[in-house]
Amino acid sequence: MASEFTGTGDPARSMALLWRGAAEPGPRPGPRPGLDVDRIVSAAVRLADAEGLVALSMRRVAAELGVGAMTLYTHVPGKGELVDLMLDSALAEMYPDERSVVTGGWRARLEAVARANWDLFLRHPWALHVATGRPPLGPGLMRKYELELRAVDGLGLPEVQMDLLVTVVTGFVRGTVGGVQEKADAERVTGITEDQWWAATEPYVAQVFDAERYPTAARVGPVAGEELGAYDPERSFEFGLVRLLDGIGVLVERPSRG
Amino acid sequence: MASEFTGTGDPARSMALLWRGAAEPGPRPGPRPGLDVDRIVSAAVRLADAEGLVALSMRRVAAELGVGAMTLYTHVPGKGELVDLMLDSALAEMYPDERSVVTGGWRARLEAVARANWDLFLRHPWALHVATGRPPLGPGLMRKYELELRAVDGLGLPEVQMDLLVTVVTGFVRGTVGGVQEKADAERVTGITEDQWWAATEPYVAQVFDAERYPTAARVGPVAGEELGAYDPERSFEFGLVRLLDGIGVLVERPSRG
DNA sequence: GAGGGACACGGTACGCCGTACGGAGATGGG
DNA sequence: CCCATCTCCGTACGGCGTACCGTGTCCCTC
Repeated sequence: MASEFTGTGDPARSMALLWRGAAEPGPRPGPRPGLDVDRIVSAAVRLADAEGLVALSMRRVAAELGVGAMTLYTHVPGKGELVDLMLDSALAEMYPDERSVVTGGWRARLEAVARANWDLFLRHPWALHVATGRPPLGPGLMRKYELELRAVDGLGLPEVQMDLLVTVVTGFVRGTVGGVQEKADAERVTGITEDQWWAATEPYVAQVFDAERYPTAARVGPVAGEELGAYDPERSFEFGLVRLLDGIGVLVERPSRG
Repeated sequence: MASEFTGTGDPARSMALLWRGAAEPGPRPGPRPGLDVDRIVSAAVRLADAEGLVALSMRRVAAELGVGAMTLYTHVPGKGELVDLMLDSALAEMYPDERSVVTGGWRARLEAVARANWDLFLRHPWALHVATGRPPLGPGLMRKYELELRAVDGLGLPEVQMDLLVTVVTGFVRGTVGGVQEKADAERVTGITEDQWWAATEPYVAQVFDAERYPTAARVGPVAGEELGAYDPERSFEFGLVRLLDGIGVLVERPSRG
């Protein structure tokens, strides 16, 4: 459950990998590579999608590709950099239709941003656990940042507020998708469904729970559990998104700004 | 950087540990224990606070306590359960003044909730990386849930919306604190400061960044970097919190609800 | 056509990790 | 007094990331 850490090595090498283009395949000595970075990254993404970051190991990825573990190190400096590459490749898939962020009013645009981020984390749950304090500054991230800024461009906001709005909306999604996604993770890893888990745990809760100490929880918990219990992932996201956008509306449509 | 997973074992054992009270220390055969769960948990919390979840290993915790690694297993079933206990103990420290969540109007109360969660993650950054899909239903979590519900009680909202509001506000904090906290993590782990990292990376960014493809980013990035660059953790939190509370206000103060 | 340097591949090994297993020594109850 | 029970923990296993180094292949030069 610890956060994976990303490329800590040579920034030059990392950037060259992230921006690997149709670079010079000029004839070089040595055998022709049978493997390349793209194949490694996509195998790693496939593995992480299916079994989570915990299952992602260099040996597993190598096995998936039918090569020796150490062969990966010919193409990628280490696991941290591989995760960076995975993340950037996942980000690059976002917004297949770039127009979605410049269509409609600010509200529709920001909603498109929120939903795109939501989809990202549903598609690639492991992305949630990648530390982004020093993000991989690759083409995927650059494109994402550009497109999300476009969603809040032209509203007459100062640049700093544009950046803040994007950060807040994407941050909100990160926070909200977390609790939900981890339930699915838990089910996959433990093989125990949400219902089974609750059925096994509830009797012990009943024993220790003191309704006099926690009257509000005693009143709200069962109702919320009943209505949200079958746990519809979208519910708190949709609810929170409306609140957040309403609040952003107060800023954006402030009369003093005409 | 993968997410730590929490107690996957026997729920009865987990619950008994979480709710370990001044339980029966009735005379039992065998030597008097020289170690107890509380000492293990607090040593583990100290270690994780100082060096992050990555550094948290059973051997390290045991060494910190001056005992053999396997001794820990006498008191705690495994690492997952230990993390559960750590989290619940961190949650139990929140809201030292319980009145803060019932003082003032709904806005002041929810702000208190948001700030308490913010403080939690600043104090215990590792808490951010603990998967909470199946949270440890201990006294700390119960108390937190109760207190946070009280902040939105008495507003005439349906119970489900009370639960949703709490989830959304705490989720927002999770999402927002993430990007910020991980920067500090990265600095601690790599020994490279934010400025050094950016100085090393920027030249390569300049090489590959295409201002024509990313005009909005080219305009906003430098301004935001200039103003937020020294990276004031509070900034996007404060900004987002105002937006979110404004939006919640639209719901809470809806005239149709009087 | 021959030689050499650069490169891809990958086996072995080291120091970590979580933890299963079982032994040694202490303790209190019958 | 004895023994069931409990604490403590050394050893060991299978996994991890990856440093190091050997092997074999290919292109470039002569």
